[in-house]
Order: sequence, then C-alpha cells, then structure tokens
Amino acid sequence: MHTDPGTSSSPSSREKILDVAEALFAAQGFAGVSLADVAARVGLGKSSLFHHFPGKVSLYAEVSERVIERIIQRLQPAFEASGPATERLDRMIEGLCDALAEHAPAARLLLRSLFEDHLFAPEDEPTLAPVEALVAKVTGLAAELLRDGIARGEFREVSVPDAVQTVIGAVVYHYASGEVGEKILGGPIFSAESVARRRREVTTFIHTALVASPAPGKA
Amino acid sequence: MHTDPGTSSSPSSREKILDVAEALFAAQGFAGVSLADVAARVGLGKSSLFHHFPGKVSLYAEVSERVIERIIQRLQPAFEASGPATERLDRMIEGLCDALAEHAPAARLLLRSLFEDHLFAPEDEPTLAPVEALVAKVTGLAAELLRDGIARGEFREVSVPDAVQTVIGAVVYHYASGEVGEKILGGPIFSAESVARRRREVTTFIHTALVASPAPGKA
DNA sequence: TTGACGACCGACCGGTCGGTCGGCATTCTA
DNA sequence: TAGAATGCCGACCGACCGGTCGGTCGTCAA
Repeated sequence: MHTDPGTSSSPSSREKILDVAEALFAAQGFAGVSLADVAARVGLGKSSLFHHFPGKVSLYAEVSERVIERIIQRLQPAFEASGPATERLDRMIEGLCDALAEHAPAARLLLRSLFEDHLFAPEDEPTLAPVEALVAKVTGLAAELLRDGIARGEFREVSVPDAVQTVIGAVVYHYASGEVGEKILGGPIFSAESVARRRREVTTFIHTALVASPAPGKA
Repeated sequence: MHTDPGTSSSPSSREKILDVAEALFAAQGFAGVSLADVAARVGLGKSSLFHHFPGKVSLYAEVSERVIERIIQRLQPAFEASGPATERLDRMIEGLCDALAEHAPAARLLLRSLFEDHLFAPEDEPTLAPVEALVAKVTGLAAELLRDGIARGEFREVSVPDAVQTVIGAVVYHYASGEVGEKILGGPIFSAESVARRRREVTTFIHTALVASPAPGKA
C-alpha cells in the first residue's frame, strides 16, 4: 500500500534522496543539513522531499537504519558461526572493518547517531526507536560473542561491556576520523592499501588484547 | 590592554559563557547550538556574547582549545617521563581517561571537532587553526611514545599511526558514547566506580595488545 | 565633577530554516 | 476516455538564525 522501501513506489528518487542525505548527514550532522541542500543535490524541488518522507527526522532515521542494517548484514556470518570464539571475533572485526571501509559515510553517521540524541524532541522518539533497537541488537550480539569466548577460556576475563565499548571505539572511530585521521596516518583512510593495513592492524590489536594464551595464533 | 584570557577583563561572564557553550556544543554540535540559547543559559542578552567573542566560530574554537589544553596538561607528565615505555603508555592512557572522566563534555566535543570540519567556511580556517595545531601536537607526542617503545623492544612491531588511532578510539569513544554506552554498560558512565573500572579495563586492554612479553605488569 | 570605558541590553536586520499548500503533468486503471 | 493516483513543483509561511546598532549604566581615574 504505502512506502515499501526496496522496489516499489519510486525506485530512483527515493534512493537518491537517501544517498544524498546520508552523505550530507555524515559530513555535517543533523542540524547542519538543510533540506533545501538535499533537494538541490538530488535535483528535486524541496517540497518533493516531503512526498517521500514525512519530515526531516524521518529522513534521518531511515538513513541511519539503512546504514546499520548494512553493517548487521555484514556481521551476521560472524555471529551465526559456531567455531572457536577467537575466529568469530576476528571475523566480526573484519566484517565491521569491511562494512565501514566500503561505505565512507557509515562510520561518521554511526558515531553521530550516538551523539545527537539530545537534538530531538520527545515526540520524535518513536521515529528514532527502530534505530536504537538495531544498535542494541548488534551490541548485544557482540557482547554475547565475548561472553562465550570468556566462558570457553579463550579470552581473558575482561569486563564484557567495557570490551564491547573498546572494540566499537577502536574500529569505528578510525573510519570516522577524517582529516585528523589522515594527518595521523600520513595518507588517505579509504585507499585500498590503507583499508587492508587497518583491517590487519586492528584485528591483531584486539585479538592480542583479548586472547589469554600467549600465542596469538597461526596468523 | 584588551581581552587577556585568564584573569583580566570580566573574570566571571567570559568563563561562564565558555562553560555553557562547552556543554551545549558537546550535546548538540556546532550547528545545533543557537547563541540565543547560550546567552539565555548564562543569563545575558544575546548581543552581550559578541562583546566577549567576535562570532560563533571564535567561541567554538576557544571552547575546543580549552578542552584540548586541559587534556594536554594531564598528559604532559606521561610524555615528559623517561622510564620504560610501558609505564609511560599506562600513564598516558590513565591521564587521558582521567581528563575525559572528570569533565563530561570533553570527549564528545573532542570527537565532534573531528567531524565538523566541513561545516566551516574557508575564511574560518585561521580561527580554527590553533585547535588543529594542539590536536597535531598531542597525537604527535603519542606516536613518539609508541615509536620509542617499539625501538626499545617493549612493544610489538605495530603500525604506529594505526595504533595511535586505535588508542584514541578505544579511550575517547567510551566517554562520548552517551545513552548507547550506558545501555551497553548497564549503568552510568561517569560514576566513580564506572570510571575506575573503565580506567583499569582500557589500560589493561591496550597494554596487553601492545606489549610483546607476557607479563602485563604489577598494576 | 567630569569623562572615558567596559559590560550589558532591546530592537532590529537580512537571510535561512522546516514545513504547507494548490496546482500541473504523466501514468495506471477501468 | 473518464478518473484516480503519483511525482513533482513554485510560492509561500512563521519561526528562528547569526550578527549589528544605538544607547544605558556603574566604575574608576584625573
């Protein structure tokens, strides 16, 4: 009947709006983006945006949902696998790296979505609720993976919530760090070689930090 | 003669403006904050803000400078010490944790300052330049510490820029994670016990990840 | 007593914000 | 061919934005 995100309604304009809005929200934040700018870059009149989305917050929420869903899709195999926790951990981090690396705005948008809670009125909460649910889902699965690894004796006995927080920060921040990160790296963040090196480095870093036994493995 | 930031001019109002602006910028971002709101919370008329700061970007820049300078002050002893790199590393991370923990808005403001580059016009660059310089200084010192530790054989042979990025993300993100972080923790972020636990966990995490030899130390 | 000065204010400016409204094509349906 | 959606648009609205302006008030030095 109504908006069926995926194929029906207008397959072109709606997706284009989401793409443009995603890039702009990531670069300038919710308050820093004007719908007139979004519309102009898509090639539509501003009022046409309201045909596809009831308002700015809804557009922002849908953009965020799309980003997180894409990441969850990448992490699913790591969570569903049944091997040793160390391997699932590596697969999770690699999947997260890949998801963030192949879609530049994702990391910034993700971190921003954590910061910009206080910008929305209480009446907007139901609109944002699905996003919060998705975040809670993925962090819950990560915590479960860590708990399992500790129970199996594969990981040190760390505080699981703190470890989840550390992993999120260590992985996500890098792809959101922009110019500051590139100045630290001395080169681009999203080049093929940089992405590959980052994946290797951060996976080893977290692996080494969590695994109890001395030998980090065959890698 | 004119504005001497520190003690002269109006010791009260100017500091109050900076305090209020810091909290608001951290919570809502540069674009999300209105000067009218700042003025109202300080208890001044909006036009009085322009008496102390030439404009919004200058206010933002000075707030950011103050935050980063406070952090650098905390890290100084770690950088100036001359003991083993492992101890300096621990001291650096603990200092960073303390600085971020005792001043709640700091972490969010810090991360935001990385994200909100694209919000400012080229003409604002000279105003923001001191902030970038301070960030470059502290990241440079951290990189130096890591390089030294590797040269001494105390740390694994990691990619130093990546390790710096990982440390920043692992430490800073947590104190900026807000409601999401508290949902993951299952409790407050800035309570005394939470801060102490976090400090211990993240220090051990990074220490374990970087140090080649097994024993993480006495702490 | 005077006069310069810093802190402060209300009123106001041009411009931009998110959002609304009525209407114009095109296309699908019957 | 009637008619109902659908996608889109320009014009418009009230609210709010950062910033300016002219002026008031208390303080302090001469």
